[in-house]
Amino acid sequence: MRILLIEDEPALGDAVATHLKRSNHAVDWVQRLDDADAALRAVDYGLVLLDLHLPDGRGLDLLRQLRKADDKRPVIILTARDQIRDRIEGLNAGADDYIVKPFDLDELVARILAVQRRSAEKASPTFRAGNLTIDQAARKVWRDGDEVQLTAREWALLECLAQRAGATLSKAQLEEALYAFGAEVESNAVEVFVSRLRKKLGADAIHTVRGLGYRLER
Amino acid sequence: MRILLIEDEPALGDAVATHLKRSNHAVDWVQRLDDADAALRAVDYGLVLLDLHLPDGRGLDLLRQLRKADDKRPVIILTARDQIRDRIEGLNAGADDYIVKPFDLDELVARILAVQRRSAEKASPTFRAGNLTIDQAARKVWRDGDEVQLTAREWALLECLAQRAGATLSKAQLEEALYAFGAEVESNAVEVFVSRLRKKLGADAIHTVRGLGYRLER
DNA sequence: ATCCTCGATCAGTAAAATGCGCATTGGACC
DNA sequence: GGTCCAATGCGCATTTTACTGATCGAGGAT
Repeated sequence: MRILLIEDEPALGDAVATHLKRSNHAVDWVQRLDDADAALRAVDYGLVLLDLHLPDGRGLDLLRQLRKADDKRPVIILTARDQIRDRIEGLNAGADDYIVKPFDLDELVARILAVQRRSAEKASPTFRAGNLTIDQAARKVWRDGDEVQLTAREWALLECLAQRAGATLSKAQLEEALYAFGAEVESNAVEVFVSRLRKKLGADAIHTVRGLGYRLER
Repeated sequence: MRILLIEDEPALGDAVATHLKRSNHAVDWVQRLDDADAALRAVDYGLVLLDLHLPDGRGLDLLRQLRKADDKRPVIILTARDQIRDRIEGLNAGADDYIVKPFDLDELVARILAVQRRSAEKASPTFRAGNLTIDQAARKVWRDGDEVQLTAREWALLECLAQRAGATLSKAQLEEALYAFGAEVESNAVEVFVSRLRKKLGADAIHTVRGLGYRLER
């Protein structure tokens, strides 16, 4: 998991980056907020370590901005002992944890692991449709609470229907979603997979709209 | 989770106790330090709310005493706005958080939840999946109680699967996690390491979902 | 108009044929 | 020794084919 470290003090930043790398984490270290901004846009970090006092702006604003954009990636705040207000503002702004400088590097690693574990748990926005529960991130489906094993195509079809639950999708649309660009299929593939899904998920899971396509009721 | 409230002001104590009870917490309210002492001995509290100015002694001493006895239960300090010294001393003495009077009761509840979450995290850093026991912090794995030695890549792969145990992860996702930025691998590296992990951890440790990826059962 | 019949089209299912995705191995490279 | 790559063979998901069943509209009889 790749980590973004935002810290302007060279000594501390270097120490943290080195130690984390030694603990087998991939770390990018930036010293300014606008660099952080650019890095976040370019790379898919799994976690952010954020010092709140930076030369070109308030770290807190970066955090608020992230959360406002519905970005739920874990953020751990690095704060000095006397900046107690920051800590609390940080937590209120959506930080996942904080650690007080000067801190033990092993403790930081422990916190990182803890936060990652926690965020891995919460980050599964499952949604329900009839007697089905669908977890897109985990690629899982439950029927009446029992997990159902799907094959790749079956899942792709269900995912497509679920993403636009309530809407009727034409067979052409579904075909497009199933077969990555160009790979035309000249058969009733969609119907075949609808059939198999119905067998696994229940006959009334997918509603056919004759002449138009299929629909997953919300 | 049962909470001990140590607060001598009747109006505040009553308000806090009532509000917490309404938020489905079990609360015991004491007004004196020796009562608190007795209560702590008698009941297994999960969290302590501590006013530092009490008629029969300093709350700080109670806190220090707890920490000295290696008691790591979370403590939140209740303090007046002008008593800044107290807050800092409190944190140094091992408090987990503090809140300034007069405070919003809902904020107190939020703090309590945050602190509880954090302390629950510290407690059990190891987790189980089937016949495997995985300690992320120590980077160790046991199979049926016997420790298994893993290489760096093997561990990285297992860690990734473990962090999202139960979810199906695509090979692309696993590759991304294994190879920090840029170091693209154009081979069946993931498959190879899955194979080696299976050899070490048992054939059924990692489940393949054909066409989708791999999954570590919870 | 209403009802029924019939044919045509579209949808559902089963089962066989195909070919891709995966596991595994041995050897090269660092 | 750890990691990465290439080649092999196998098994299962996919795809196709072909058949059965469902639905609808047209048109004739009442």
